[in-house]
Amino acid sequence: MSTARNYSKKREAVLAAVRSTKCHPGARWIYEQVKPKLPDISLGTVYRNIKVCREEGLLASVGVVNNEERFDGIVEPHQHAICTKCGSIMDVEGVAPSGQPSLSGFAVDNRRTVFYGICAKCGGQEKNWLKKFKGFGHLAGRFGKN
Amino acid sequence: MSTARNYSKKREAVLAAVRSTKCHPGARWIYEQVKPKLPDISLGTVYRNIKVCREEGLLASVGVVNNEERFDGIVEPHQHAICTKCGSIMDVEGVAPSGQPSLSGFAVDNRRTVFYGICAKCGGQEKNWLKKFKGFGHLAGRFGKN
DNA sequence: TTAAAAATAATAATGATTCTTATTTTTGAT
DNA sequence: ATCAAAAATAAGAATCATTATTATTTTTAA
Repeated sequence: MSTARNYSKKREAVLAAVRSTKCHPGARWIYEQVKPKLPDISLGTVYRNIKVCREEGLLASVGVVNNEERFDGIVEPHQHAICTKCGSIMDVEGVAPSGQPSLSGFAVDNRRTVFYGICAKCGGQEKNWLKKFKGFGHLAGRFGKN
Repeated sequence: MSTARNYSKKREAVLAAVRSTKCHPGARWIYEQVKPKLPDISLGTVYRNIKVCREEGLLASVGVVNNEERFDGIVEPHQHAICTKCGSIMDVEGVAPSGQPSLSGFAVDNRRTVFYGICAKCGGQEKNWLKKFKGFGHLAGRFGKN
C-alpha cells in the first residue's frame, strides 16, 4: 500500500539540496541550505522529507558521523569511506564485496558499505595504541577469541 | 600525556561483559549484564568505562544500529556485517579492502569496515524500491551524477 | 468550488550519550 | 596501618539529534 504523495515545494528543495552536493550532508546542513530560499521551512520538515525520499528510494543513508546521520542523493551502488577525524565522506569506486565467504546468505546493500579510517588530508597514518598505564595491565592482554 | 588509571572492579566487569559475547553489544546491554553482579553500578559508569577502554585500545566501536553504538572486544582486524532489519552484527572473515583504487591516501581502520544489508534470518533478499506514486514523478529520474 | 487527504510549523517528547558535582575508592608515600 | 592526592563513582542534569503531536495550511481530485 504505497502512500499517496502530494506535490511539495519544500520536499523538492530538500531533495535538490542533497543532489546538489557531493558532501553527503546531514539534516542540519540540508536545513541551512534550504532555509534562505524557503525561509519558513522547519527542521522537522527536512527530517520528514528525508524520510519520505528514503522510502521512495530517492535518497540513501550513508552512515552516522559524530552522531549525525548522513545522506546521499546518488542511489546507484557505490561504497563510501568515512574519515573519523574530520567527518568527511568520500565515494569509493570499487567492486561490491559479494564474494566474501562469510557473507553468504547476507544480502549486502551495495549502497551501504562503509570503510572507516583517516583521510589523506587528516594524516592518514595509523594511530599508535600502545601506551603504558599504571594499574591497567590486568585488563590488557588476551585479545581476540579466547 | 597518558592519563594514569587506577584499578576499578566496575571497569573490569564492563570489559569482561563485552569480551564474553559475540553479539557486539551496546551500552545498555552491557549495563544490564553487569548490573546483577555489581548492583550499584550506574549507566554513566558503563559509558565512561567504554570510553576509557576505547582509548586504551581494548574495545572498538563497530557501528551504530538503531541510534545505538555497538562495541567489540575483539580488536584484531576484521570486518562486520550489520543487518538493518534485526540489528544483528556478524563478524566477516575476509581481506581488507586496501586495494581499492579510490582509497589511496585513506588509512582504512581494518576493524571498522561495515557491510550493511539484510541477514539470512531476516530474508536476505533485496527490497523492491520501484513503486508508483501520484505526483511524485517530477522528483524521480535523473539519478546518479548529473 | 469544495471537501478530503497530505503537508507543514511549532513545539513537545524521546532516547542515547555526555557533563557536573559531591562522595567514595584507590594508590603511593609515610 | 595512616593519610592525602588522584582517580572513579552515583545521581541526576544537560545536550543533541531525531521523532511525535497537533492545530493550521496546501494540494488535489471531483
